[in-house]
Amino acid sequence: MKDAGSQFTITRKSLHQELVDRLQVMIIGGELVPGAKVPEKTLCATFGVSRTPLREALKVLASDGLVRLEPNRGAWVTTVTVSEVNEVFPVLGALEALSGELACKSITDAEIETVRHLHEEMLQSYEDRDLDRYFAINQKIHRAILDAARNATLTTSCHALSFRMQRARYLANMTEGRWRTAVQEHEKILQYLVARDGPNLARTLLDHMESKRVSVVKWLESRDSMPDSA
Amino acid sequence: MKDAGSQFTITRKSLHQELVDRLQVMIIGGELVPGAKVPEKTLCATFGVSRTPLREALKVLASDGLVRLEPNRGAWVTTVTVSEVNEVFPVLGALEALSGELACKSITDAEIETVRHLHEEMLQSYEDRDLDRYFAINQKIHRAILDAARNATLTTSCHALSFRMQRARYLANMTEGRWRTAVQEHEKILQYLVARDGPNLARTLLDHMESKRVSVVKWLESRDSMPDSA
DNA sequence: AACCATAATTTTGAATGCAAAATTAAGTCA
DNA sequence: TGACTTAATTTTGCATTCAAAATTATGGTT
Repeated sequence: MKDAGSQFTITRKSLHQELVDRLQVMIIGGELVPGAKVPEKTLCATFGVSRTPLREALKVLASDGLVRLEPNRGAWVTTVTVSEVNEVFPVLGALEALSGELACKSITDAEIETVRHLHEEMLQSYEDRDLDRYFAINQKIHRAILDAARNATLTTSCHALSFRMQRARYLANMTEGRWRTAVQEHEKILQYLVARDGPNLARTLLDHMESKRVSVVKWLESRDSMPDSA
Repeated sequence: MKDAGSQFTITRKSLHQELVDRLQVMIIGGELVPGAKVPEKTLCATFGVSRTPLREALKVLASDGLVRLEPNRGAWVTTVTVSEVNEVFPVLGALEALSGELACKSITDAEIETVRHLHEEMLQSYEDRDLDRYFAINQKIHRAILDAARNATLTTSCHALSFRMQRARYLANMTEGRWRTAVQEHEKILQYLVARDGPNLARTLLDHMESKRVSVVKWLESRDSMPDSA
């Protein structure tokens, strides 16, 4: 993760940081499959770099929990397990709740307008049943609230944990009912944000995360008991 | 260059992880002074390792915010600034509050006994005005509550942020009044833990962190306006 | 002496090299 | 055939090397 306060310094990104970013995208995007080995040599070839910076990047990713390093055996993309979901979501919930609380204290009218606009877009993609777009906008909304919290540490922590939960594409799977509930929750989120009602926004974000946890766990468990399908 | 100071040479698991741990200790312990450059070559010599694993460790420490990497210029131990304290403590507060909440759900009687014992020890070191011991035990108490929360992700996140706040030894500075207040807060913490009163424990831990933030900020600001003293 | 340009030295970033560990392949014998 | 060795190959962990950047030292000019 990038350090706080670096938005001012003009930093030509170092190779290893560039690789951290690219690998993160590959892992989240499913290009590197959870559970699969991270082939050092192949990646070096595709990126056109030597092993040194690539290995530096892997160490950082490991410390963020995106890959697991086994001594003398290499790196593996970590899988999303039920117990991990049960661990991470509550933490993420607490952090998002805080972000809501803080955002209400600092958010500008213009920023609220931006969120409102994103919200409208999100509703549209819900109408269109465009899941990919829905998720992308959803992310932007949470990101906008985080930004409004004016706390780079909080942003960094949230992102690290979010990344871990986004590894598997199939986490995106949603039932119609769950989707509708999520949209309703987002309606409340916008409402409380507009009202700058910190405590209620915090509680709603917490509940939102909890229902997401339940839904993801349910999905994972149904997946586990039915292991064979593309 | 192999096996330079035998007692410093490292033979355990992956070298870079060992180096991360040792460097963390050195930074927290004040052996590596905040603001100072991290001299790659010197450290390689003291640890008896080559630059490769050391540099891997620095990348990880940078991603945890303990050092700052400037491209082509090397690594510096990050300094604790007022704005960073104002960022990190609220996040830490939210996480500790969560840890209290969760701990109340899972903690065993035996674990509570351990905390009670630590609490007694802490009171004793307060009586003795033994600040170092007080801080060490204080840490153990928070650690014990974290452990009782049964959430490794939470533990990791808390530790990373705690480390950042422990960089500077002088953060330990406490007025008599602040110290007494802290002890009183800890009295309540134990009380609520024994009662397994999650919400109140959470609130108390949050308040505890907030008053710590205020005290640290006060200290840093008095330090800033009076820059010259050992 | 203060200023600035330029050369020497040090330090960093990253590729390469090499020994040890792990994985795979091949061969042996029941 | 299949289990068990053992040799060949690949992969990993770390040290070393080398070019580029940054820092420090040197020398000339005013």
